[in-house]
Amino acid sequence: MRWEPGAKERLQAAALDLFATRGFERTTAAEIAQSVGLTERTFFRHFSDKREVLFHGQELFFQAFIDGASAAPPGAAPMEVVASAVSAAAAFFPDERRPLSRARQSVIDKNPALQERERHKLAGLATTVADALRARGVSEPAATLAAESGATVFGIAFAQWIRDGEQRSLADISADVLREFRNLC
Amino acid sequence: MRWEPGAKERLQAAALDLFATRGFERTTAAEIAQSVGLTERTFFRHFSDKREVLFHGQELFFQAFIDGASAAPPGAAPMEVVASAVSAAAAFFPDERRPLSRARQSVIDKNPALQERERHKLAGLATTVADALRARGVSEPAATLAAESGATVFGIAFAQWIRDGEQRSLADISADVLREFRNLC
DNA sequence: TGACTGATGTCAGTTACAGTCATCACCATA
DNA sequence: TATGGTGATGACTGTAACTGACATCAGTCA
Repeated sequence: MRWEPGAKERLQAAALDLFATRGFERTTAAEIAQSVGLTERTFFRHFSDKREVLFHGQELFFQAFIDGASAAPPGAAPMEVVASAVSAAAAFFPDERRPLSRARQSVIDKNPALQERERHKLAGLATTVADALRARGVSEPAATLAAESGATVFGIAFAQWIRDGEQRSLADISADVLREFRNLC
Repeated sequence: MRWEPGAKERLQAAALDLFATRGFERTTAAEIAQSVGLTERTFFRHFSDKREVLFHGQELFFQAFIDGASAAPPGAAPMEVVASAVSAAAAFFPDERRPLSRARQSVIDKNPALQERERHKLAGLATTVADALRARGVSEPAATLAAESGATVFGIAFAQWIRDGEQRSLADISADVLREFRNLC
């Protein structure tokens, strides 16, 4: 074979590694590429920008979220649908995945530009869920409201799941956060 | 006087203008600066990055939001505090301001990088409000949940206020959205 | 065998930003 | 009035994030 396979995955792993040790801003795209025997140009063929190397591959998670929404019984109230989506998404992060998620999040938490991208992705997810809700007949602004709330709930639960010393599963935590949310209004 | 005063404001006005006509990406920082008789270097002295020229000056709005939160009676429920904050923030955007807000938003809506920044700013606001709630004795995750919900409600109301043909005041719209939110769970 | 494809390399170019030093009206103060 | 400080700016230089165009060449398939 002419090239080592899995260029994208190798780049992602190397990037996480370098970001963790040298920091995001002090690591160049060329360095990441070089560390796996590729060139900067190839890096940017796989990822539209430098930040994206940390965020690629979330499509499956997003899909789980959406599928969870679709799995709700027809006629369910908007927040029921969202609850179903959050719970499906939580199942997407088993405990084995926690260490890697922690490493990744620790990099993100140290860089505003990465936080910005993370928020943006979550916002995109909310938009997609809102579309799904609207397709179910939920009207605005309830659809957007519910979808954004779902993203918020998941985000808070995820942050807690990642926290040092936290032992509970993401599913348990997000159920708790959802309960608190319902308690709010 | 040695220089024309109000360099920052002139840069912001010129930037909005150029972004609207040529588009954000097709406008360089040097062009913006040159169009008001300054240099690129001076542009970046006033704004930490190119996107920021559209977002600077929101501190007053943020402060209004926070002040609104503080104005809530002691012992008020989290969502009461948030409602007070949203209402104070809405008052910050009188109808005269709508055309300018529209022009600005139309630029932002056309560029993902700008949307990213806008989300990030709103997220920062939510964080600040969450701090304020915590200082009032609200515990986690209720504080973050309520704060993020407030930001979401405001964001949705603002988007509606900006929409073509919309006549109602931002205060009216956000009261409606808040009502819908309470209806949700 | 030969055309074709797809992932890569190479090279050149633009632009967002940052560091550093010089400039020079204005202001205070002696 | 002289003198020294200050603050906003300009000029110059450098780095790195991206982009477009073109070349390469192993594997594949007609």
